[in-house]
Amino acid sequence: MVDVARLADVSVATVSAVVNDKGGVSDERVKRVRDAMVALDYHPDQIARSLKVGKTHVIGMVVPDITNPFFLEVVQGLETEALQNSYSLILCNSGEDPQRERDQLSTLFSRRVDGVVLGCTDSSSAYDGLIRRRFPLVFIDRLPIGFTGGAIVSDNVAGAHEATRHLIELGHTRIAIIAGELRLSNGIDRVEGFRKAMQEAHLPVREEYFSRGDFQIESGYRHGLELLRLAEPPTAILACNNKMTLGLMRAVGELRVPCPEQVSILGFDDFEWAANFSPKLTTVAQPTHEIGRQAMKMLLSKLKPSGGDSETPADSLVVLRTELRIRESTAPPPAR
Amino acid sequence: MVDVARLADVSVATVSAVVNDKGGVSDERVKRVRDAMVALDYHPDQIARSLKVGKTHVIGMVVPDITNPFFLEVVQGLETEALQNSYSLILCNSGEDPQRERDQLSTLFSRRVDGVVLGCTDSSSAYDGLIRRRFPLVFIDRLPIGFTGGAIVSDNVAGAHEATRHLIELGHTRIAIIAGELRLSNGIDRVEGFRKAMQEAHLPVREEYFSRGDFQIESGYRHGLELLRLAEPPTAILACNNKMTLGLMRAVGELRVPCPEQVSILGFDDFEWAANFSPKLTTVAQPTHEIGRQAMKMLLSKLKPSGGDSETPADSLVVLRTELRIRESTAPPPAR
DNA sequence: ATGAAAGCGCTAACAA
DNA sequence: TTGTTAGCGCTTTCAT
Repeated sequence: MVDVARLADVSVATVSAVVNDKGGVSDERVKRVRDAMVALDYHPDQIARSLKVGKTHVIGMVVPDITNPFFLEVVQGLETEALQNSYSLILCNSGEDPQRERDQLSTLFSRRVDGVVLGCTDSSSAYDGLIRRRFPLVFIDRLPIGFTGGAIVSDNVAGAHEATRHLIELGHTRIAIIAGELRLSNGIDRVEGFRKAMQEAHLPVREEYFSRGDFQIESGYRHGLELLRLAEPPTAILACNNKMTLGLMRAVGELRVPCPEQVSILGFDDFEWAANFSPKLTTVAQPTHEIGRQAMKMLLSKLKPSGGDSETPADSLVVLRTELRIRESTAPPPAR
Repeated sequence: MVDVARLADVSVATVSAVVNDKGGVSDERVKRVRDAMVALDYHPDQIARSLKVGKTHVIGMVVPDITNPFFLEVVQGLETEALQNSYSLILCNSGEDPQRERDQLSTLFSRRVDGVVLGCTDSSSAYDGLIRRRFPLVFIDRLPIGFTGGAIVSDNVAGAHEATRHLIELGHTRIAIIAGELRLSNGIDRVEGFRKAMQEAHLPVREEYFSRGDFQIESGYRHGLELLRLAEPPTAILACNNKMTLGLMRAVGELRVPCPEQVSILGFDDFEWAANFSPKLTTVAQPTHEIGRQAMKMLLSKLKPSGGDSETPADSLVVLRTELRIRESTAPPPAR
């Protein structure tokens, strides 16, 4: 920078002003500085700038499972929005491991990220401290139980409810669910929506039709096999996320159970390839990109309290609508 | 830091030594410092550290298409390796847009990343400058034509060759290819492998069987429709990447062409769901995680020339083997 | 074994 | 409009 200043025969303050479009610099000097900058191939050092201004213009995102297309799409939405506001993204994957999540958060803080978007893995209250200290943090997809603070989630209760109703309206009565992790809000809410719909239709939730998975492919597969091998198997199965749906479909395929003739499959989470399966999957689509975009917006509103137009309220729970996409994997139950 | 020093009643230099495990500090003082650190919930400021030492311990990765599971898996491999060496990752998506790629690279440099892993979008020679200036840069998956420098790629020629041979051995003679972008090495090489195998078998590459896609789903779909609607359609189709394979499968499904009975499909790139399609897809699997891991290793070897044991040579072209995974989408051609 | 002090490249008062 | 200068929080000689 001093080199640029010297070459342009101005002070470093002037160079700084030019670099940051501060104005108040005569056109002629602006030109001289600009020329010197290209002549020296000068790139302003964001690190030094960050140290001085206390802001890095970097936000951290920690996702529980980068393998999951759902989070990928969220990341995309986030990235788009971040880019537009010239924020960079440090991406971390906790792999559903609370300890790793803590580590990642810690390095993120050390790197002085301006804010964090978090798909939490834990329902611990370790976050409370951060929130109380008003560290810009927004949760996505899942909430620790009893959580208050900024978050963007899908309406999991309504989504599961609508999905179950669809099955019921098709005439199913023997409906099974492969639930997910029940320590986080999303798993809980989806089960709740399911139960609600069943209850409203005066349908029992049989114990053997309720399986508790862990959101991974393998558990969808294993529980799928179990359910389909029951003496009286369900005629419809709701899988509570994309990966478990995948595992379930594998089970269906291996057992050669005709779908949807023999069993209807409905999966939570839509993904790009759901429409390419045969049969094409009926799914509950979450507005993934929108989740990412809104999360970034909420974060931005926390970062610059200047924005008086609270387009995205800074500390609210935003619940986004899901959409039932009816395709080919759901149909009326087989006639007996 | 001064607070910690004060509380522990030592100098900041001592605190620094403790934080960085420098040794040469009496046990008693180490303990005092450690206690003070937790008492004050002190997190060392990496930004300030970076400014001082001139290294950020951050590496940048710019991928051409974050939507593509291939790059995702590469990112995973990279992330794993990076984490183990306590590097963080700034992830950028160029969206196959050379201009955006340049912008992303520029901000990455401003952020003083220690190195960059790049899936380039352009075959421009803009990279030469960087390379000459010995900026730590490693390419993955694709190379600008005529490129020299560090890179990790798959053996695309051999992969496509093996795939095509598989089709030929099955008895196919009317084999079509949906090629990808031909300005980058990967697209070119896959076509070359295909041509080579055809030539060796004295099979013609008919013009109407050679379609030029762009690596996106849509183009796989469109070209798929075209090929399948030909008066004399091919009995086997090789799609040159995962997304085009997906589009192709959609075309196959819509046209209700029995696969593999009527047409065999072979896709470049394996992905987690390839085995869940029906029919299960025969694919050429690239060692995605390995690409990421090796890329990071190569970068590391450039970052610390200390490592005399050149486990990963710093500036070589590493070509990784692909693996043909034969599943259900390829079979002998229909009897006439 | 420990501490004092000089910067890393930048920004933002403040002065001129 | 322009320049001088004091730090931002850390590391690292160099004394002690």
